[in-house]
This record gives sequence, structure tokens and C-alpha cells, in this order.
Amino acid sequence: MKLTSKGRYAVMALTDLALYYKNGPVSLRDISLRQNISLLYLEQIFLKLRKYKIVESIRGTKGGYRLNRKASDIRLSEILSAVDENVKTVRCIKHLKKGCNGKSIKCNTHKLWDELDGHINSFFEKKLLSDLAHKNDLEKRF
Amino acid sequence: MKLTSKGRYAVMALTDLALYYKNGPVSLRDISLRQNISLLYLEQIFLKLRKYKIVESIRGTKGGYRLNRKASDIRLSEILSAVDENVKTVRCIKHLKKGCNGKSIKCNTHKLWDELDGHINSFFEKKLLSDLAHKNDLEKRF
DNA sequence: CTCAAAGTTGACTAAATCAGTCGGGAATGT
DNA sequence: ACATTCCCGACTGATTTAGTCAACTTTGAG
Ligand code: FES
Ligand code: FES
Repeated sequence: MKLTSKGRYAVMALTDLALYYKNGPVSLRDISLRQNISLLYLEQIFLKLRKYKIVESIRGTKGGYRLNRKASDIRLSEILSAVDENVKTVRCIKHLKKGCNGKSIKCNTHKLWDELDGHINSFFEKKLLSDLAHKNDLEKRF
Repeated sequence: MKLTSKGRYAVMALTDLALYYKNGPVSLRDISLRQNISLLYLEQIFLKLRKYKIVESIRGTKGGYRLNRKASDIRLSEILSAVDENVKTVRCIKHLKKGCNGKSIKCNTHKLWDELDGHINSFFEKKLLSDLAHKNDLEKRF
């Protein structure tokens, strides 16, 4: 299973975006400053988010990014999969030789990891970006 | 979050142990052969499992390992924490400077990762080793 | 029209982590 | 005695992660 800074940053940045994009596109520089994430790293991340049509970009001066849909329409699961954080814990393929006993059938823990996958994925599928971006959070924080 | 081969192997090996230790202690060599896991790696893992009193060891010829309690009394969460796979997704401490915005208060995603922690941990706390080790699984597999 | 501010892209790298190995023990049943 | 097993710390190669760099394109403002 993978859940690293890339996914974490993606969620943080999009939450930020959701909070601020009402007044026009938000530049990565702003997000970088507010969330304290490397600008160059953010660029990498947003490239992927754009490919998955989660955000759209506006180039040029005063450009930046905008959500492509309502925050209440974006599942966290989409965000994570956009930045390649597949929540997959079964390893059958990789471990066909090592780990999973090589016999034709699934190893004794296969079912477990499968269930875990479902458990975690359902968590991220239920969570929407709008669940994280509330104005009152802003007030609380500043 | 961390969930790597070490934790996976620990669970596989203990499931194996749970199935076979009725007829005396089970040697790591046997587990290694049955589960196709490196013997030397298993040694590392079982050292930790022993420190956490999940298994007990019998040295010498015909020695091996035995579960220290009933399989129905061992939570997977214990196993994973024994081998240092802490399921912790919040990163406040590490990221106090980078990532979490540096302000005194928690970043906008803190609550989310906290919930995720709870979600995953409760999964592993509910699962018992006995849930994985059933005789009929054996029949199914061989 | 020019320039600065933004996004676009691919390649690169230092550091950390993982998975596994090695070598040399110490206990113990036969 | 001795093979078998556990015990333990140190080591290493491979992979992944987090982040950087350099060079480019697009566009709004003045
Ligand atoms: S995890 Fe699928 S066979 Fe082992
Ligand atoms: S995860 Fe705790 S402050 Fe960011």
C-alpha cells in the first residue's frame, strides 16, 4: 500500500484551491506559500490532476488553477488515484514466486488484503473534497 | 502509512504457525518452505514477534516456535505493531515545518488522516489470527 | 509590443527505506 | 559430539520518494 507525501500534498493543495478559487484562478505559488509545499513539487502534482480533469489550468499572468467540478463532486479516491497512489495491498502478481506460495492458488492471507483494500477504498470514496473545505475551518485557523 | 512485506510476511507466517503447531513447535525452515519466504528474513521477523510475546521459541533440535496464546486471542494489530508497521498516517511531527503549514494549528487535512488511522486500525483490531487459520482453508489449498 | 507571470515537460539527484543477506554465535535433543 | 535450531548485529543492493533543474509555451498587463 502506498500513501505518501504526494497524495497528502495533493489533498492539501486541492483543499486550499477549493477554499480560494471563487475569486479567480489560484496560482501554485500562492498554494505553495499558504501550504508550505515546494512549488516545483506542486507543479508535478498538478500536472497529473489536470490530466485526470480534476482541475483546469489558465496560463499567463493572473493564471492558475481552478477546480473542474464542484468540490462536492470530487471524491478523494479520484485525487489519490490521479497522483498514482493506488491503494492496493494485495500483491499476488508481484509475489507469485516469493511470498505467495507459488502454488496455483491464493496465499492464506490473500482474502485479508483484499478486504483491507475494500475497507480503505470505501473510506476514500465516501470522502468528498467538500468535506475538507469549509469556510469556518478558515476562521478557526487564522 | 506503512504496510510492507515485513508485515505481510509476519501475518502469513503466523497463520501458517497457527495451522501447524498442534504437533509440536514449528521450525522457521518449515514455514520458509511452505510460505516461500526467505528463512533469514523470517528470523528477523520472529525475533520481534517473540519480544512482543506473540510467539515463544524452543531451541535445539526439533525446536521451533509456538504461539504464546490462542490464535483467537491474537489481534492482527498486535502483529503489525510488533514488526514496526505502525499504521499512522498523520505526519504532524515530521512535517511541522514542511507540509503542515507551520502555523500553530493543525493543517487542513489533519482530521482526515486521523480518521483514516482510526478506520484502518479498527480493521486490524477486529481481525484475529484465528480468522485466517482454518483447517478447511488447508484442504482448499492443497 | 514587450515583458513578466504563470503553466508544461522531461530529466535528474540526494536521501531514505526496503528486502534480504552474512557471519558468527548459543542452546539443546539425540 | 554434533546437527539442528534459534539469536543477534551489521551490512548491502535495489527501489522509491521527495524534491530540483533547465528549458519552453502561453497569455495578460502596461
Ligand atoms: S496476496 Fe494474493 S496470493 Fe498472496
Ligand atoms: S497532518 Fe497533522 S497538522 Fe498536518
